[in-house]
Amino acid sequence: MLIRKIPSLGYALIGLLHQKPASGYDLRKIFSSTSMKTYSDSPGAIYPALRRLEKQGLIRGTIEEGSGLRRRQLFRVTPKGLAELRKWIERAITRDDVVRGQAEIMLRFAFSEQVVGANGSLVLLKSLEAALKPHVRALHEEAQALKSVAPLSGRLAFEAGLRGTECLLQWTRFAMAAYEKEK
Amino acid sequence: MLIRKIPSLGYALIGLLHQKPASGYDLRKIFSSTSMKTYSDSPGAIYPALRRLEKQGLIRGTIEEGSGLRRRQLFRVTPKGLAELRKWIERAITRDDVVRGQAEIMLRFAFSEQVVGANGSLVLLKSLEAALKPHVRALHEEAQALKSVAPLSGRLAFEAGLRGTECLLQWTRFAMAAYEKEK
DNA sequence: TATGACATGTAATCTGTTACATGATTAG
DNA sequence: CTAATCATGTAACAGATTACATGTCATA
Repeated sequence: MLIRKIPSLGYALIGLLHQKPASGYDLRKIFSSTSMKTYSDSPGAIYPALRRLEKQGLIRGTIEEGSGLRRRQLFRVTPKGLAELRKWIERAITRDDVVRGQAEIMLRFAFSEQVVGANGSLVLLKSLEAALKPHVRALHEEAQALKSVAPLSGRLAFEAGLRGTECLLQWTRFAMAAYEKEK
Repeated sequence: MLIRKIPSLGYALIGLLHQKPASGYDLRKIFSSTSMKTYSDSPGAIYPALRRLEKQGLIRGTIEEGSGLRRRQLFRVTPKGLAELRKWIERAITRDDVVRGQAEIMLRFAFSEQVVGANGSLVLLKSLEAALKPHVRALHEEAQALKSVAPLSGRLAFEAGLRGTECLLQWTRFAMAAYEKEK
């Protein structure tokens, strides 16, 4: 089975399953009860996604015969799935990644320690910092150009994005320091 | 024509067309050249979206007969479209809106001044602040629960989200101050 | 006259949303 | 016994992505 581009939800599922094998229902609950509400907790999204990942050989589901006889399928990440997860996490962060949104970057980082180790997490942070610095500069320039044209609310909205990005850049330093201290 | 839920891209298009009538091509360029790269600049997304909005009576396209004879369709917002835009902007901001992502909130705010006036922008900011405050508190509590369970990278990723949200909350004060000063 | 930017579109495919459907098990 | 929760799904539909297709106009 060829591996086509896996959507963010797919990586979220693989990453969670790597932490701990789980059923579709478990995963739904994680999405709906924790701060991962950004991902859909609807069965129409999760079950088809799990089957797709299984068809690609990235996860494997086994029916649990346990206490009750209620059918329940536990999914586990396969070696191939783990390799795919690692590849996704280890990719250098580009400006495109930053523009597309922080959510996916943070998902990658959240899983990184368990998949590629503390060192890998640090590499990812440095990659993010490197991508962020020129991006912040570019945003500042764009803000200048906006100054005379846009209405106040437009400029302020832009400012919000800029502050958020600067905040993220500061966080990378904070996070790197946290890792350095660990050592 | 019944108005079903309009996706974020639809509102982005209506809002831009309200600022200035434009062709599909113009809109594509705005998406690809400014900081609105989060929206797709692909023709396969924009042209069908424009036709959908036209079918719903929210915008109206007229073929420009100008200097050259190169066919070019200029779209304008209809009164119905403007009413819809206003309704979207004026909705009170809920915690769900905040969880779903800042992008749409900022899009609403960016257009607000021209659509509902400076006072409307202020109302929107207050609504955002009100939604943000309990959300930040809830995030802090969730962070406590995470403390003993998650690996460092997981906790740090959560911290990034928390900081971003606090940063946004600070921005609302900044933006409100900017509006108060205008008066 | 050929290249590149202008300008608009279509078709196949994939993913997600919404809403519904099914049946097992547990708590009151 | 019945309501809630556990657990898994399907079907119809909407929307986005990717890649391709088409033709116009300016300019070198």
